Amino acid sequence: MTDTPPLPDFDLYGFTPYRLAVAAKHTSEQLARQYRDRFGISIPEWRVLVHLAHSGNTSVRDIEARVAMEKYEVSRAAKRLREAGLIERKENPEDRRLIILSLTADGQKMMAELLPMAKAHQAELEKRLGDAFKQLEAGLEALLNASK
Amino acid sequence: MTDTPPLPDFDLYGFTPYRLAVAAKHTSEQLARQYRDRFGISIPEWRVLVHLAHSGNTSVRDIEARVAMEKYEVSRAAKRLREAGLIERKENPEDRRLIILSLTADGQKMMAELLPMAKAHQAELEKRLGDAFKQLEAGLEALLNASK
DNA sequence: ACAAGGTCATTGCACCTGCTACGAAATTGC
DNA sequence: GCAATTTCGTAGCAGGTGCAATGACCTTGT
Repeated sequence: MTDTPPLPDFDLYGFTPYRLAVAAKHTSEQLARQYRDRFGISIPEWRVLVHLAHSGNTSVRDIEARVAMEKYEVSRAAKRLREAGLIERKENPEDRRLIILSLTADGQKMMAELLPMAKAHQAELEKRLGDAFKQLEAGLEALLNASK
Repeated sequence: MTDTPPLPDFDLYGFTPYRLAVAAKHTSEQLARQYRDRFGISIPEWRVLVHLAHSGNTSVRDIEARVAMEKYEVSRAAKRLREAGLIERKENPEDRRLIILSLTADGQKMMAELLPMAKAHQAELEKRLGDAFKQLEAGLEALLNASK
C-alpha cells in the first residue's frame, strides 16, 4: 500500500439523504410493482392519474407545479397515458397554449381499482409503524415545508 | 360529460411514499448537483465511493448487500469509476469470481474533498430541522428496520 | 399594430436504468 | 471425480430520464 491521506469518518447509513432514498424506494416498490404488473403504469404516470382523479381537468403546467415533477416528465407520462386510452386532451379555447387533460371512462374505471390499493397500502404502513409513523410524518412535514 | 363512477377520495400529498420520494429528491438534489458539476460523479458512483472509503477493499457483491443497490448498478458504477481512474480492481486469488475494488490515490484525494461536503450538508440539515430532525430519524429508523 | 419577450408543451439527443441472459468460477451431491 | 446447481460479475436490449432547444401561442410596451 502506498501512503494515502487519511479520510474523514463518514457513515453512509447515518446520512439522511441516503436513508430517505432507501425508505422512499422501499415504500413505493411493492405498490409500484403491483400497478405496473397489473396495469402497466409507471410512477410518473400514476402521479398524473392521481392528480387528474383528484382535480379533474388540468394542464401539464398545473400538474408540474403540484406533483413534484418536471414538465417534460408530465408531458411524456401524459403521452403514454393517452396512447393507452386512459386520458384525453382537449384544447383550451381561452389559451391555446394550454392543454386540458382529463381521465377517459377507462381511466376512471382503472382509478377506481388503483386508489383503494393505494389507500390500503397507506393504512398498512401506518399500522405497521405505529407511533413511529407520527414521528415520521412530523419530520417529513418540517422537511417539506422547509424547502418551500 | 358522461356518467362516471365516483372515485374514492385520495390525496397524493398525504401519501407517505410520495412524501418520502419528494423529501429524498429534495435533500439529495443540492448535494448531488455539487458533486456532479465538480467531479462528474453520479449518485450510484458516490455510494460506491463512500463504501470503499469506509470499508476499504470489497467486492461488488459486498457493496450490493450493504448499499441498497442492485449488483448491475454497482457493476456499472464501478466500471465508470475505473474508467475515471478513481478506483481499481484486482482479482481475489482465493475466489476468482470475486473482484476486489479499492480507491486509487486519485480516488482518495477526491473523497478527501467530497466527504466533508457531505458532512456539512448533513449538519446543515440537522440544524435547519431542529427538533423535527430527531422525529424524522426516529420514524426512518422504524421504517428501515421494519423492512428487514 | 406589431416587435420583443415570456409561457406552455413537446422533442432530439445522449446517457442511464431495469431486466434478463450469459460465461466463468466455485460448491454440492452423487 | 464429475455432472448439476449456485454464485459472481458483466453486457445486450428496450425503454426511461435529464437537459437544452424548438415551435406555437400569448402578453407587454410602444
